[in-house]
Amino acid sequence: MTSSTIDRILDAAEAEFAAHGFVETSLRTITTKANVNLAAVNYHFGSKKGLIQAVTDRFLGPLTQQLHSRLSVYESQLKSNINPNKQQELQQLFTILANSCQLVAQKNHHSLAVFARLINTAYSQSQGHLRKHLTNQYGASFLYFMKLLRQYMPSMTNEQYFWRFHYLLGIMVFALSSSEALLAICEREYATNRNIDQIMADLALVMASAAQAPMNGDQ
Amino acid sequence: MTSSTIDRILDAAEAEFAAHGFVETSLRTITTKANVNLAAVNYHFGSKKGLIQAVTDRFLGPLTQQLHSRLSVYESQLKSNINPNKQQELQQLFTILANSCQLVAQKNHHSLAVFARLINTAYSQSQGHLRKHLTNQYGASFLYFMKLLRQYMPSMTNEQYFWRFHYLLGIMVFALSSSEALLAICEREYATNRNIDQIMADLALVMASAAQAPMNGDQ
DNA sequence: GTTAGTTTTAAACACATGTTTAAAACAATA
DNA sequence: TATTGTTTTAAACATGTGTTTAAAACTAAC
Repeated sequence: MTSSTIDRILDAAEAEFAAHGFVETSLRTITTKANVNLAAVNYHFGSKKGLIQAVTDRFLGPLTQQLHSRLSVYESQLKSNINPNKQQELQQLFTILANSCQLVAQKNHHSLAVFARLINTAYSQSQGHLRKHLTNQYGASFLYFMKLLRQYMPSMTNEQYFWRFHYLLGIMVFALSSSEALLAICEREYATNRNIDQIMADLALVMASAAQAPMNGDQ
Repeated sequence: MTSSTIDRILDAAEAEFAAHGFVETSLRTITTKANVNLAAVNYHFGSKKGLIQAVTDRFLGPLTQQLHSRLSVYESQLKSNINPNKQQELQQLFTILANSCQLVAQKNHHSLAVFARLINTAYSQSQGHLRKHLTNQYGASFLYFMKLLRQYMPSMTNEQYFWRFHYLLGIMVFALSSSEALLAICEREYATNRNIDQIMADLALVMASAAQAPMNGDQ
């Protein structure tokens, strides 16, 4: 146990946030699990809100960075051949998202569950302060992703695409925020040990199919 | 304002739970909004947990009842003609789910958002007490739905189906639990007024497509 | 009109939370 | 070693929470 106080707090907080959410976990459970004095959180992070931000910043930075660089590679390769296989290309696009997630999850084990909770929280408050903060801080990469995905749905209006995108987002957010429970059920019920990599691969596939669903009114 | 104390509490609680979640809303904000004394909640419902259960019971009963009866009609019609159009039949199946939801939403306006939050909460705690309670109380109809849906994915193992089902569930849960925020964004950004009916119709379509997504390893 | 049962009310209670404080312990430097 | 700055600690603080209490108000039946 040579890790610093700050790191121990971040690790404990990440695990607790992933398992029980932000408001449901108290600073006392975090500091107890981290073997750290209660006041350490306010000393190092200023407030609970500051801690939450530190936990999320730790993986959102690398995640968006990874996503952005991979997307630019994808885009540059796109221009050479035009739309040979829609499903395959879409799958490739979502796999980029999945792989970027997997990469940061290797460092911080519960980061994806926290990520999902973060998005859930952001869309659960109608004022949208958190949502705006996320957009300002990390929105560029995700907007980049949305732009590339948009090309595969040219017949949609912007509004239709808005909704479709969030339907797809729901697949990932729910699966990840429920991943701990689902994995537990899966192990108990089917005696198999899935890991997050398989889940992400499946998600990419399902999202690619859902993206191609016809619209209401079409044949 | 001739409605009873109990009804006023239930209505206010439903709206607040839908907008801010269960733990985030206090009894004091509910009772204030309902123009009712604080102690009324504990008097009529025993505890906050009892209130939550009363709010959810109010629509879960009718919802599962509707769903069950419609599904049995669907099943009886199925036997006559065998699989003429997979996408169309699947869409029909999900439309049954959507219509059942819409029906209860007409009575209690925020019930679907609360419903989504309830499922989210159930899958967010790994112990799963709430999940078990829901299964025991209302599981029959949903298991019926799962059984009918299962027929369209005969090549999947039970485990693969388990995951696929929850991916689909995520589409609906996220869309509904974020519906207030998404509708607000939509109105501000695109100046259009969607309603819950359109959303449910879209959801049925997207879920039907996602259900047919190939599996990893398939061609 | 009196009485018995129900509902409402204001106040207090017990407790958990995030935060602050000031002293103590520690580390590094001169 | 003495000094300075940083970190840790235990205790207290302020506040919001769900819950309980006992008196008051109300309602309906006799």
